[in-house]
Amino acid sequence: MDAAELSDRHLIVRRSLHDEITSRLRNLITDGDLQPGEKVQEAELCLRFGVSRTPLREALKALAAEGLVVLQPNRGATVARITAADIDELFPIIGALEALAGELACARIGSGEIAALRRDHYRMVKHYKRGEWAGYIKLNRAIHDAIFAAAGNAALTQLYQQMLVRTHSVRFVAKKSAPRWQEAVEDHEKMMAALEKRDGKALAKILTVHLQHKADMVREAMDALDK
Amino acid sequence: MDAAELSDRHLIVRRSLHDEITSRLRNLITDGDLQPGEKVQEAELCLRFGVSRTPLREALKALAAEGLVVLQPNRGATVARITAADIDELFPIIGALEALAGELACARIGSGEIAALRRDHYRMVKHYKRGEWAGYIKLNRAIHDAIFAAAGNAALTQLYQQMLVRTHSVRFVAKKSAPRWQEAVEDHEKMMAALEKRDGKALAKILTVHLQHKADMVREAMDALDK
DNA sequence: TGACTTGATTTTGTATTCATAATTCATAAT
DNA sequence: ATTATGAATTATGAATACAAAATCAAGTCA
Repeated sequence: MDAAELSDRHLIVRRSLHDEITSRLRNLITDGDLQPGEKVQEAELCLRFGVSRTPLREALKALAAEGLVVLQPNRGATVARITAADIDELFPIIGALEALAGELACARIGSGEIAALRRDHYRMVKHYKRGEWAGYIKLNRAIHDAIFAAAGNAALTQLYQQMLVRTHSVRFVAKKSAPRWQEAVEDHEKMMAALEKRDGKALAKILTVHLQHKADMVREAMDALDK
Repeated sequence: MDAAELSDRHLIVRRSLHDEITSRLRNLITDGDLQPGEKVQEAELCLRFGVSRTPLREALKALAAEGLVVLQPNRGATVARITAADIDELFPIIGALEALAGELACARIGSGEIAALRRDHYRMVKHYKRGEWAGYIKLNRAIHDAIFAAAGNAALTQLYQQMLVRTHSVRFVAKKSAPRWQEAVEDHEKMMAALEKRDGKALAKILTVHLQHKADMVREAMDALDK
């Protein structure tokens, strides 16, 4: 038994089964193994996870509370679908959360953290210039996460993550529409500038607009898929 | 069978037990029948509700996802406590949600709704002047709810309600500290003015500050209780 | 052919059971 | 008297069992 295992045993860790299942189910959904609108087959998943229906159904109740699945009485659970109306509702909320995070971050972030963010930003821009979408996305996500971390508000971060998960299915349908991608990179450049000036109001404003742009991008992509 | 009952049967309504229990448990908590930190006794509540442990435990999982109860592995559920740190985290979030709601409301609200709000506002001020706390609170709540309703963003409203529920135990500990109460009424007067001008930016700003004031008020009250 | 029954099968919701972990309480040791 | 120790009790977590609802499919009738 190594140190980690030992400390694990003595600290928290003994997650209950339903908690474990909740995470794994959530991952199945965000990874796209379970598609939006798809029925959640209890029996099949019980087999897959090697557990009984009890903890699985408890997990479904928790995910329903998070808005990731919808429960229909006597008709089981399905993976939540994101509609155009949901985009209109959720992205402004995410924007408001990011704006708050940005403002808090400006007040608390250290210069070392800003420098690290600037380095990530440059690396992200490099990926953009090379047209490397995956690498770009990864750093993009890291930058937004870092702003939330710098904000030092755990509840805010948790809420943000929850909203991201709820919108996972549409956040990257957009792929790389050239003008929208450029717009996003420009937004990020402005974000860095505001952060380096520690101008919380400015950063908040930019993040709000940035999320409006993201919503526009997603709407365009959804329209393109529909037709 | 009357019309309402009939349409009920054919529309949504047949709530599953766990859903019903979730609501009732939530009410027990917000009504203070179950105090923060108190253990949630499964057996006792099963008896009380006349159901088995299964739906009750499902309800607990959902309420845990909402942050209303905390589950400790093998040690059951307790009603979540709100700490001073939680105030610092949650109230700014509520402020951001209210700010967004205010901005959206300014863009969408009709003049009739504004007039109704103004009437509620006057009635609220009347309660304030008479020192009638209960009546004041009720209208205060109605006004904030009306702003969210006018915003026309169901997800935003739901998130707001969830945050209100999470902070229920401290939102009115403050009772009526005279200067804070006056401050709140002044905030509301400014809110009405901004709304009547449909000045979304201004209303957002006022609501953010209003929630900061509320947080201050709660912190003062908590400090007073601690000593 | 096509819509509607009706019965079999599956799925869901809830209760019950069982194993295990935590708590309590009585007893013993310091 | 106070703190350990351990058996008895209770509570919790998970699996299973059972009842009710929904789905599916074959057959009936227009």
